Amino acid sequence: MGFCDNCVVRNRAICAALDSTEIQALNAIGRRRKLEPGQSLLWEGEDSVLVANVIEGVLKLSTGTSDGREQIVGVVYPSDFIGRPFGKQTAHSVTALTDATVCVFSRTDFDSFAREHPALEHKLLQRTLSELDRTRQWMLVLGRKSASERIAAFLLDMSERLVEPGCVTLPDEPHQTFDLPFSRQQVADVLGLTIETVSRQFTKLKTEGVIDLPSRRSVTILNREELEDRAG
Amino acid sequence: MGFCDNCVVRNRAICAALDSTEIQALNAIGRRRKLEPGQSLLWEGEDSVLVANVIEGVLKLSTGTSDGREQIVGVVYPSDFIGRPFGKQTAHSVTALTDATVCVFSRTDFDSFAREHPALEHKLLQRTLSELDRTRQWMLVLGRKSASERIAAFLLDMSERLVEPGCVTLPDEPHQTFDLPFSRQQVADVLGLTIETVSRQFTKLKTEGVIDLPSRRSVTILNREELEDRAG
DNA sequence: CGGGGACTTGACGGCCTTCAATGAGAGTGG
DNA sequence: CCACTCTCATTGAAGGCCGTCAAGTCCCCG
Repeated sequence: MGFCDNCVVRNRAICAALDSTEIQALNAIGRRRKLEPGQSLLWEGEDSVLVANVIEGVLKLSTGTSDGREQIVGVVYPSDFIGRPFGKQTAHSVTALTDATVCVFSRTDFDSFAREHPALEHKLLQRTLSELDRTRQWMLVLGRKSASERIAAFLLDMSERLVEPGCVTLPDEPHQTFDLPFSRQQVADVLGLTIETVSRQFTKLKTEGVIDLPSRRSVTILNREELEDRAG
Repeated sequence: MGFCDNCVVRNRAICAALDSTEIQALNAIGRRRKLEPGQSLLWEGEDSVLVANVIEGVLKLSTGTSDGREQIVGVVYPSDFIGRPFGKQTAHSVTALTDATVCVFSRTDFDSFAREHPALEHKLLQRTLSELDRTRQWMLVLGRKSASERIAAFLLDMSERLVEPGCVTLPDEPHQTFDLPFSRQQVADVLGLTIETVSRQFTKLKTEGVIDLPSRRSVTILNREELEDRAG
């Protein structure tokens, strides 16, 4: 008996495609690993040595230019899949934003296992297709939207994704108040802006009564409709 | 006997995963369709009714805001796969940039067929994973790069992708001269810029001897190293 | 209470957009 | 063959949004 039996994402991660015999076999080639905020699991450009499922926490996928500019290209939550199966190189770094627990596999072990279990590959395909849609949708934000539109779109996106099981929300106003797993700089890195612009847009929305900022990391949406209008 | 037997992308598209018996079955549920430049195959937000393989030509994937701003989120070439299998909605429009031929399937027919042919799903998974990597890489361009860096990165990307089989290149300088399948406006829509900025950056590169512009749609790279430096 | 990092706020400048006019090519018909 | 037209591309001028640089403020944590 292994970790999988009492895994909180057992029925939501790609593992849900497997029966109890199969999951034991998968369990045998995986191991759990804990990460602290700021700790990386994969580095851009390195060989693709491992893949993983997110069990707990939030992680960022990022790339950067040679002169230090950074862009966050994805954010993963519990039950999401990490890494590049069937490929030699990792195209982006993966770094924990919060305390996180992941279920790690050697990439080659996982590749072999997946090839023998089409149902698992099917789940992974569905996830990858959804992620591709989501990523392309975000290109519209980066390519065509103003700073205020970006912030509004970002807050709406966060409010939707942080209510999924496994992510903390305050008890009283479940969909309206949430804690960002990002610093201001990281928000800037998601949106392709500077930290100062992000800060100014946050305070502007607060001043105009669209949101409230109870603490550094937390946000309350006071007027969702208005925020949706501003998202463009 | 059907179209597949003499299909020019038979060995490069996801169909390469199938043996001759299987390909006959796939052939039975597909049909060919020709598209003219500007003609769309799928529309953003519509039900996902069909998927396709590109046989010939170049097509764009695009989305836009309600007030008419457009962003091209992907470009597909011969042997690439189009559409959203296993999903209800199409997240972006698909429009031909050149004369194009595609091999079309009903989405539900394709879904059933794919589920019965793991090797096909595996090919599709590999393609989708590569496309996701490529798309995320492009987010760095949209989020963090200046106009001149974007143009340089774009020209280098084009020079690499347009030499693939099925795309026309001039005989004398295979990798250095190529015809863009884009108008200036479409280049702007790929890069998240305006047509004027694109035009100015093109003429700047020409003036400084990095590229030449023999005609409206064609580009010659005179100094690739310099272009790589400018891509950031 | 005091240090240090994260965040905010302000002033200024530059890059890109916007608006507008000119120029170049391709196709058409006289 | 050449005016004519229409579209696409180029070029110019001006303005605005956001980045940069620099203080100042707020918290968190020791």
